[in-house]
Amino acid sequence: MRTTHERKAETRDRILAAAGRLFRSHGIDAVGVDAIMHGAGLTHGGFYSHFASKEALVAEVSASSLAHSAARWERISEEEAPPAALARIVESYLDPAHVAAMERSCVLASLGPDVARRHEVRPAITAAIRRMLAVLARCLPGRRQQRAFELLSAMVGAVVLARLCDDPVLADGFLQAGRRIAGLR
Amino acid sequence: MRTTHERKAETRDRILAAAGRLFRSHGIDAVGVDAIMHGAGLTHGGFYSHFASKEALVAEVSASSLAHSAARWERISEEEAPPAALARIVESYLDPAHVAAMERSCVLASLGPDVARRHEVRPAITAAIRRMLAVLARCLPGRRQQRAFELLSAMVGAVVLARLCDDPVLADGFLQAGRRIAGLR
DNA sequence: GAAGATATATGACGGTCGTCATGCATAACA
DNA sequence: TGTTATGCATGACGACCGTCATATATCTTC
Repeated sequence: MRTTHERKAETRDRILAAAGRLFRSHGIDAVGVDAIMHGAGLTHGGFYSHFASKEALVAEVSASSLAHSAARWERISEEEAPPAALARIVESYLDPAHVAAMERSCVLASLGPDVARRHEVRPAITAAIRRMLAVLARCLPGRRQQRAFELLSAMVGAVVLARLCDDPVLADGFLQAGRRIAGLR
Repeated sequence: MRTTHERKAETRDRILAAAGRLFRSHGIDAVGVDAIMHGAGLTHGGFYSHFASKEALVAEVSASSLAHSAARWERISEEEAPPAALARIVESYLDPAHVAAMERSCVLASLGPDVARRHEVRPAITAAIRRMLAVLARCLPGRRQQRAFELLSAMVGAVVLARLCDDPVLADGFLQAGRRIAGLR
């Protein structure tokens, strides 16, 4: 039997999920509280019994989305041997499907500059970036730490640039470049 | 003697410059026409004798800002020998001052995802990216084309990530990684 | 210097934003 | 089963948004 308290927590999660989806596809400032609540199947009024402000929601949704990505990378690196884990992480990140699916994409590549402007979110983002770097370092051979910084930079930059390119051939050039930095193919 | 026509063109440039500055520091949707005109030393009403809409201004400001960056890179690559030109371009891009100065920063790193969502701007952006890739390829040794894609990805990603990091040591890790991909130090 | 042209300012419009006070169903508990 | 608590809906607020009609001030031209 589902208690009132559980029901509220589920609703809260639905709001977070809808906000994450809408923020990534349209940008944070282009999406109002009204649209977020509608995306969660609710009306706008109840919002403030779940979050103190839209800005508080923004902070929570960016931090939790990125933490979710970090956790997924950690899970992959525990399930598979280093080279296979690296390949899975990098290939899925540089997959044209990931480039196209803005609404489910990594926060670093879809909301990076917007999040960087909100200083109060940066501690949580920094923590998640550390976790992602640690996973990459664990999977990489050679000078692991340095190569993790290089690879994460290249992955994020490649997706941002591929999304900016009108020409699919040019976009693919960036994705291939990311794979080479990872040591794949 | 400055004609009325010249005066209008100058005003238009001031509006473009103010918009570029404000869009980069606060995000496109966070800045209204009112703030842009005030930033150019005018009041809001005259805006529509210079631009058809805010969206038209956004398209022009992002395209012209990036074209300006591409032209600067081309000028550097003509003035100096390949290795020195590469060092100047990469060092200034990965300079902590460039990371901090959001309002004068490269459009790719400060507005990348926002511009990518506006499909009508992408042809102009793609053309500027091609010019930047060509400059890097001209300055790089070895497999020039491939390395240009790798380097531009790493440069953009490094700046985005450095801006997200609360910890200056971590931020510097990304900037150093970009320099290594360029073959510097 | 008068008349016309034009760059910018004033002011207002409908719409949407974030926020919150209030009302109503439904669930929790006696 | 009646009472209380609470999650969400309704509706409204002031502020701000993009846009435009109109007025003013300045420059051009005769």
